[in-house]
Amino acid sequence: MSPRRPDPTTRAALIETAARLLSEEGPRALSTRRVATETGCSTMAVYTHFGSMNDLVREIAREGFARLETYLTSLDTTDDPVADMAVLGRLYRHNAMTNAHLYEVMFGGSSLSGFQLTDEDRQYGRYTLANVVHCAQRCIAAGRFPAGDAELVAHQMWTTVHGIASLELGRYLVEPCTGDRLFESQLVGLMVSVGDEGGAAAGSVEVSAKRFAELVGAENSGCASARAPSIALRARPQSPPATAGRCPQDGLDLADASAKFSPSGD
Amino acid sequence: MSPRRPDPTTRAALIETAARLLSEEGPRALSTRRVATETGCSTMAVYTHFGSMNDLVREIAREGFARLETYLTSLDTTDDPVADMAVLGRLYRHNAMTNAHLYEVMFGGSSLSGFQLTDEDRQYGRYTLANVVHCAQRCIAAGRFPAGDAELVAHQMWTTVHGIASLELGRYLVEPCTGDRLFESQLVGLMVSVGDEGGAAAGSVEVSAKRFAELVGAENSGCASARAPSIALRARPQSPPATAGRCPQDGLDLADASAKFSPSGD
DNA sequence: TTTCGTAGCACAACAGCGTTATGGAACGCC
DNA sequence: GGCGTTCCATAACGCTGTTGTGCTACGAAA
Repeated sequence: MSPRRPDPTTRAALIETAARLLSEEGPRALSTRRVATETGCSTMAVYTHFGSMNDLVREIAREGFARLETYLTSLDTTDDPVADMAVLGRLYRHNAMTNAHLYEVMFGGSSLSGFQLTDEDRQYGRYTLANVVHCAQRCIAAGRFPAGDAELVAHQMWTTVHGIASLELGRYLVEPCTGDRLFESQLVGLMVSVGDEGGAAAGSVEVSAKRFAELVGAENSGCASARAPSIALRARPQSPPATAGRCPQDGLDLADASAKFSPSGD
Repeated sequence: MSPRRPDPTTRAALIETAARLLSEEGPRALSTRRVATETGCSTMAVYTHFGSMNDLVREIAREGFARLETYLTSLDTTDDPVADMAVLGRLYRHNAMTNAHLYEVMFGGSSLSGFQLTDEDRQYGRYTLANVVHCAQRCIAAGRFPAGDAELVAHQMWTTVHGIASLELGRYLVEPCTGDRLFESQLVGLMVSVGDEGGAAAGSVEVSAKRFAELVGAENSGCASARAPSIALRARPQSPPATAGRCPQDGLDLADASAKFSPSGD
């Protein structure tokens, strides 16, 4: 009574291939056969490791959330929490644009093809908001926002930035109301609407622009792998991947995020 | 030199069937064969009338925009333009929830399945914003909003409400930050952030809630066809459909919105 | 070390998909 | 009536996700 174990590198490689295909060639390239062929195994491996193609896509969505989390936690806090909040918003949007196809899988709805996330996946994604909630608490503690529900403030931040990012990805925002222009005005307006004073909000948002530019600049010139971040290395936390150790890409520790993938349960 | 004409009723019936399948059974049910079978014709009819399945879906997206337009133009203006604006926001969200699958096709991105809208489709959709722009101008004229770019204000309105609706449809908004709660707070916050005074904004939003409730109530009990609005009757504007004349469903007059559907151009 | 049960996974097949080649039938003009 | 043109039904093509079948590699027990 000791069966053969599945190859963990195959699992990671499948996610890696799938996410790469999605990024490079878009949704149409995401087929079981294509992923299996490019990974160098048969389509059965997908069903052994994930249960179905849908579950592979779900895993890609989780990879997308992990990337977002990486962005949002890459920010050092300062004594201007509102500026920190604005940088978080910029990082969120930057992640959406950089990983556009992943973002659409995360938040694009099933939108044909019948693909669906589970409640667990969404819960996993919502956890990313914890960073924003914490920042909102700091804004309140600093007296910039009135005492209130930090989680509500974080959600207002989220829905607003997502609304712009979503329509931007859908190519709905064109001249003269571009995503950039809308984002800047919304950023200030949002801080004001949740209670910050107008001048202070504008100042913090301006500060955030510089800090964000530095962050993105460092991303593009610093760590070599940051430009084309490797995927799926977090797939099996207990097995140290051979390609690890170049960037703090894994080790996210998102609560009980290491879900099971038992193909039996549909 | 006088070829056989395509049957216009077949074209409308195909759209009708496709939109119904999308509403009743979701994206998975949207297949060429299924639509053709339920309509009572062969799959070739789809290619004769639309060119491809993708073009049929695009037509459904346009139907979605037409429904949105119908909602937004159903509103009578009052001497409280900010309340009018808030009602527009409520109607927008109501339409997104009522026609969820249509809304996802319109704004859900391709998100797998490789389906894509064209620039023309999006332009058609953006035209719906004209109602909101006009309302923003009235807010400025009434002195509620400071002089500024009404189009920008309308876009801020749009991205904000869309952000909530999108995440709500994706089931990302759960207790304690539900879509309802977020929507109400964002509505007031939005009016404040674009320049309205806090108390006046809250008052107008409160007024809008009542007016919206009456509108939705009238929709469900008034005109018989409003409950399950018939689709695709606007498909061929020049041919007066036999079932017309019950509700102001057509006659949108959206600029040069009557596009050609020549299958030749890919 | 040999044995053996379990499970990974390759191969091939299935139903369904979007799309297209083929050809008969219907239509509007000469 | 003849004719040119186009609609559209049938059947086929290559693709998809998924699943049966069976070989084989593995790991613990003997």
